[in-house]
Amino acid sequence: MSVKHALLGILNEAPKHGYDLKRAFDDKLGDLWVLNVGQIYTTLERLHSEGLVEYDTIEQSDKPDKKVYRITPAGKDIFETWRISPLKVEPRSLRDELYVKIAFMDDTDAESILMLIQSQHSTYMAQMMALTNRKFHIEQESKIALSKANTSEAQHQIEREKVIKMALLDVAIFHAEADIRWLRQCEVRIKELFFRS
Amino acid sequence: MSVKHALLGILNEAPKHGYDLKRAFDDKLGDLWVLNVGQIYTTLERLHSEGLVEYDTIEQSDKPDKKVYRITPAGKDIFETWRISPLKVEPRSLRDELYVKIAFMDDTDAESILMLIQSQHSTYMAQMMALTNRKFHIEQESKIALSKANTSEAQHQIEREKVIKMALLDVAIFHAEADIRWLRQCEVRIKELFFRS
DNA sequence: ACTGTTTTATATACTAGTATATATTGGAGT
DNA sequence: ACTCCAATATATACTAGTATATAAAACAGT
Repeated sequence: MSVKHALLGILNEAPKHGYDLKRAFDDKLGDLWVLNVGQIYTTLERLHSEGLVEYDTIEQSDKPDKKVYRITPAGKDIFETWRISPLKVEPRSLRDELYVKIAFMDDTDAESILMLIQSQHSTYMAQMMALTNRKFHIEQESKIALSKANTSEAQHQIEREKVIKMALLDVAIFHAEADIRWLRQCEVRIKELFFRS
Repeated sequence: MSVKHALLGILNEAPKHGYDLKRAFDDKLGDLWVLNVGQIYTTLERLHSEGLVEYDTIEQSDKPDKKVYRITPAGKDIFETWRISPLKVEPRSLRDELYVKIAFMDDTDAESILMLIQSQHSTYMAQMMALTNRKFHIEQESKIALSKANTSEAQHQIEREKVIKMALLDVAIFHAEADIRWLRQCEVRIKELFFRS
């Protein structure tokens, strides 16, 4: 999917090795997308075999070798094309184990479904708090960075980065909110169905 | 993930062959999860090698053979355990190409990002309408089915199926709404950033 | 009668993502 | 000084999911 393009995008800014790429990815998209480290390496391999990245092996006496990857002109091309290419029309699937469990809900397990709903509710509440906290910190950091910037270009860049990070945090918050509202409604409906007086 | 359990759940109700399973899956979860047909067959193969399903080959003279799958006792066990097992605590990732494109947004492509946002907005508006329509039809169908049901158990089952379908449609609607609200906010913020007077 | 499209039905090569193993370095605490 | 844990760094076997090929039946239109 777009891990490929995200890695190209990161390497488009500067050469990096696997672990560094993971850190850069987390910094950009970590609030939305928990990326498995392994995928960095499998994706880099594929990118390399497609000729979109190259690497220099940095030999180290005791430790295993480090590979520093950089983007190729072909890679830059693919990335720039991807940036402005249209999105697919089918909206993304909502793949959640809870939804599947609810789909197979039965008279025998109403209680356990309600418990699952409650635990999911706590999970999303906690996530909401964490995300709101992150917004606050980014606001603070951005203010400090702005006060240190001297050119208006530097200021604009800080502003842009803030807008991007805030937007990505907001989308995570909006979806968490949607789940929370839905879970509450769901709980009421299921209780009505099974424990009607 | 849970395609495996969903297929077990469907076979727990009645034996079916691949294509039938796909239809049953779509009926239960199609509004949330567009399942690739191929996955049915790869998943069935894995389930078979784990001894959770068995099949009878129905030989047909001209057409290729049909395999009718049924759940084994081991499969039933796995399914029943899964139903009530706790969910993982990490909330699901929001993997959307648009979010990644925004993460790499640059002064040079503000216009194209805005276009992508607008097209995504139309996509979600259309989906909202389709989902609302589906709710209406399910309400109608349920009323007709209820009027034909004679026992109170039959009525309860119809009620339960309606509650489940409505809940799953609602979660899709809530998330589409969240995206729509976010896209509008995002558009304003990006315009502010790039085209400030 | 023929032509084309949709539905039925399965298979498979491929890409994407997860889980886990491995090994070293640098601190934090005791 | 020693121990333990987090961070650094990569690799790989595995599971999940996508794209696409194949082929026949059923049905609609002309």
